[in-house]
Amino acid sequence: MNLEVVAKRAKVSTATVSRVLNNVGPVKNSTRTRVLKAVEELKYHPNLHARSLAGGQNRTIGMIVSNMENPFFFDIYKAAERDARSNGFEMVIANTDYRADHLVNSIRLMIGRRVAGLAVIVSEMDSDLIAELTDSKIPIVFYDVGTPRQNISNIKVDYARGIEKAVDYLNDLRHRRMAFVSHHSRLGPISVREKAFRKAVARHAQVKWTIAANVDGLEGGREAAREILASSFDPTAIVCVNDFMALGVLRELREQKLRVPQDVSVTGFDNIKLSEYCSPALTTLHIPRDAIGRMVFQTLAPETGKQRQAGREIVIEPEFVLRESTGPAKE
Amino acid sequence: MNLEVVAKRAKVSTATVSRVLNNVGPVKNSTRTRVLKAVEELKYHPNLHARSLAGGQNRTIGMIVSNMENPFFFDIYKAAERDARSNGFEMVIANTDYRADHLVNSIRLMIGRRVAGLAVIVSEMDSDLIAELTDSKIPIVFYDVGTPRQNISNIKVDYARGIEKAVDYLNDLRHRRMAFVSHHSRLGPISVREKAFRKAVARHAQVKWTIAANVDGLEGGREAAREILASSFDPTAIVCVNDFMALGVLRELREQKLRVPQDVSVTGFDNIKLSEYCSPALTTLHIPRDAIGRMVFQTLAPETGKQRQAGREIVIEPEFVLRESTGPAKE
DNA sequence: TTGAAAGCGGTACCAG
DNA sequence: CTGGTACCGCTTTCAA
Repeated sequence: MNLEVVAKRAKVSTATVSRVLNNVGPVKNSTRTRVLKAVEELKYHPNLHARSLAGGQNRTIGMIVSNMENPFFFDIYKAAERDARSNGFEMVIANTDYRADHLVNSIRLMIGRRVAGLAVIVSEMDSDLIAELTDSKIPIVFYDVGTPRQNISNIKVDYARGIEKAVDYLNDLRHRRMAFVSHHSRLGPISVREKAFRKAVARHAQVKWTIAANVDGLEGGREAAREILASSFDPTAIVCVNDFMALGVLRELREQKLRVPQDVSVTGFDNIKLSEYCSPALTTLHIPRDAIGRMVFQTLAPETGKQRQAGREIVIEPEFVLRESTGPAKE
Repeated sequence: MNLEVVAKRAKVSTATVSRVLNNVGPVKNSTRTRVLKAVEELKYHPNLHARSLAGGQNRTIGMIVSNMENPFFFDIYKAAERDARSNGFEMVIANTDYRADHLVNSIRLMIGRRVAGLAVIVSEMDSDLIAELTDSKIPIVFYDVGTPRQNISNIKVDYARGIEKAVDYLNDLRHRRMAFVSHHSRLGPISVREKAFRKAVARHAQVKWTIAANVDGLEGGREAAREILASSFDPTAIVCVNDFMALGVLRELREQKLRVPQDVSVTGFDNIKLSEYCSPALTTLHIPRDAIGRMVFQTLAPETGKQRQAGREIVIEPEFVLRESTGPAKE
């Protein structure tokens, strides 16, 4: 089923059918209705591949995330998608599950699709990949990784500053044994986030600390907490790399009959909606996912009124949100 | 950047480049390396649109869901995606947000992309759309809606049976005032799920009931609970259409200082991972999302060894999972 | 207002 | 083992 069949049935040329379908150029009204009728009767659906091949222009924006299961990523996607949709774009998303090989595949796929723009919200980026993207000339926006370039923009969170806020707050509450729950990342021997934590605690001489890393997720958080509690470290506070993992930590604590915050304080990061729905509600750091999503689209969309904001860097400072999961240190 | 450029640089024809890139046909080794070198140097990425236009066969499977934010849907996607990936397929997913217009768009998009198969996991389906899909000849699998046809398979959950189990259990616990928290659906005046609840409670003469519907999500659940608690109904148990909304219910109950299960019992549906991580852990009904995801792929994949399982209907019976959110009725 | 035809970037068949 | 070339289905001049 293709244009030609429709054209034949409507007794016009394929060019005319194309005009009607795309609402371009002049078409006599009677012809138009005839074409539309044929389309209807034949249940014709244009082949999008052919369309973008012929048309050149693509109104698709790609987005690659590490873990769609973590609401943090989904929220960004959703916000971007809303703007995209209302501007006549569609989004296609890919999930890497923190796996470098999946990332490579996804990037190739996106380039192969000739997306109009690509958002890369992952932490497992390596520099070869970045080069590949730079060369592709596709407008790119990275989250939390790399540096601005010609076609590359950057949205960053001042993660260090956020963790600092959490650690300082806990320190004020006289917590002296803090554990950090991190998730694996392929960024290098030590992840940026772990480094941020180390630095933050280093500023308080009496604070002892430890780190446990696991997969990003409910079980990962739980497992990390279990590991920490099984050691002799005996933390008075657990600082989590994100809210999602914190939920897992909360569960393990409950399971071990440790009260939060009376026995152990817990902090999250991101301020996903769940952080407010869990019990106890999480003290966390707010990251404006909605704003990030909008920026993503804004940055990528080809000339939406104003100039594309390419090659920029935007830094976001996390905002401390005090809720119920933190309190004075026990002893 | 296209085949021709690569061909020229490698001093071969486009046909040969194509052979190399697709690993088909005989190619002298020296030629192959020459081509590969050119590809590398040029940072050439084949245009996927052209490829599927020319090739005919598409190794893409589409999936449309109502609400990717609800982990229920994500789990199905993830399982399907795993199988798809390992069989050399890629998945593209679309989210409708329970909106009929988004559904229409998504379906058109998928047909336009000429996907090899399409999974439709939504509740807002109307019969015109179903017809459109039937005509498309694309292998389809519906979840929870419609009936098997030529190219259409069906995976259903015996939702009524599941709700019955929950209601019966609560009835045994002497609950006599049950509220049902439902989410909106465009299926008709009364959703199938509400009907299932009505029927289930009708079997117990002394049980009084009420229903509150809201959007599928944390806030929706909370809002529905608020509505119920604001009325004079004074429920001893709240049966939720799914776990995700139940989390919202749990929060509102906590906010209003009602203890679960001492003051009010709560049940969920789906058995998403969060149902085990929240506090108290939810009594719920297990739906095997993983198995569903695998069936989805199995049903859609063109001839993966055995015959495609088209036109089948599979019914799943939910399994009762007892946890902490239910207990004897108060008075 | 409409049609003919030249691509868009590949694939695959047919010769050589 | 390699090249030439006819499509794939649609968009877009260019003429009529």
